[in-house]
Amino acid sequence: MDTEKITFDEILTMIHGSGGRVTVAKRTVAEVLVEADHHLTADEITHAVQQRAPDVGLSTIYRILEEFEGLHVVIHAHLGHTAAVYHLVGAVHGHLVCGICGETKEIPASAFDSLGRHLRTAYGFALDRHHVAVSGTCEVCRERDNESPNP
Amino acid sequence: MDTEKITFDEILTMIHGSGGRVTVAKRTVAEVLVEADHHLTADEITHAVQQRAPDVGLSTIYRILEEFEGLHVVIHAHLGHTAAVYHLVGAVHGHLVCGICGETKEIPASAFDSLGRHLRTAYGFALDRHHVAVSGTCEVCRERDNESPNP
DNA sequence: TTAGATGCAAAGACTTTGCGCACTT
DNA sequence: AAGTGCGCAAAGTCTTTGCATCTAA
Repeated sequence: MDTEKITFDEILTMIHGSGGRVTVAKRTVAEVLVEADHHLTADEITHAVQQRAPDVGLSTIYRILEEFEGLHVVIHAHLGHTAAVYHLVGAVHGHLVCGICGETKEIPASAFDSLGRHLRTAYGFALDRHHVAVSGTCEVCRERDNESPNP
Repeated sequence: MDTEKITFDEILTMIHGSGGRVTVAKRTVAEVLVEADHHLTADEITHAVQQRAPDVGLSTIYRILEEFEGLHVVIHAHLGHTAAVYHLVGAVHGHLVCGICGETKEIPASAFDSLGRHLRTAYGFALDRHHVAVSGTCEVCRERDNESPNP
């Protein structure tokens, strides 16, 4: 199974293993990502990191996230019109993005198993289970629309 | 069925119906979208429009695309790290985006029918059949990776 | 020691907005 | 004639890059 979240120590090991240096900034970014239970924007990560290491700048965060993506530790996705969101590989598998309220709901990868098999068989396309985001209308907004068809 | 592409005349009718004015710029954008057989960025639409109406500016294109989205004539999606792509409602139903080569393949909405039913039943989430994009690895890149595991 | 990592600031890419004139209705 | 829509240019947001300095190994 690949459903377990990667750990802090594993991230440090991967940094080392690729020849990179383990710095305060990288350690803090790793901490924030491991502790987060949902996806974060680069800005949110920066603020969280700066509460522990105030001197870390935004550009460093972007560089670290880029390095982590290269190590397959982090994935990012563009969910809406706004900034990209980042999360650990294995932590989250699918996003349902509501086009009305903008809320995102995280669901297990298994929801996409059947689709993945179909896309592979029909199109030779290997679905990325770590990075699926689909848009539509969430339950709350659907009910609200049913109640008041004419605003 | 909602699989038929919206027509040029239908777009003009919808503009009228909403109280908007039919201008040269809007007509040309509609033409370009109807003739396009794939999704386009705002920049690509601008260039195509300017070949027929050279004075139309980029900001006008964005304003028109925004109006068209409000009329549910156009959908846009963020497929990769780059600019958003726009296409007519009904013209394209699903995008398979390759994370390696960046190519996008368009597939019929029916591929997502089963997923849509599941998301609705399990999460109350109504999948937008006109705006599905999933990432993964395309057939070509998968084969290339199999041939040369060590670049 | 020394090559990689960082902070700051500036640049870049994409998109939105303000304003006065032009064009549709 | 009235008011929406437009072009131009400037501003805004998110992300990347250059360079001198600092630091992990």
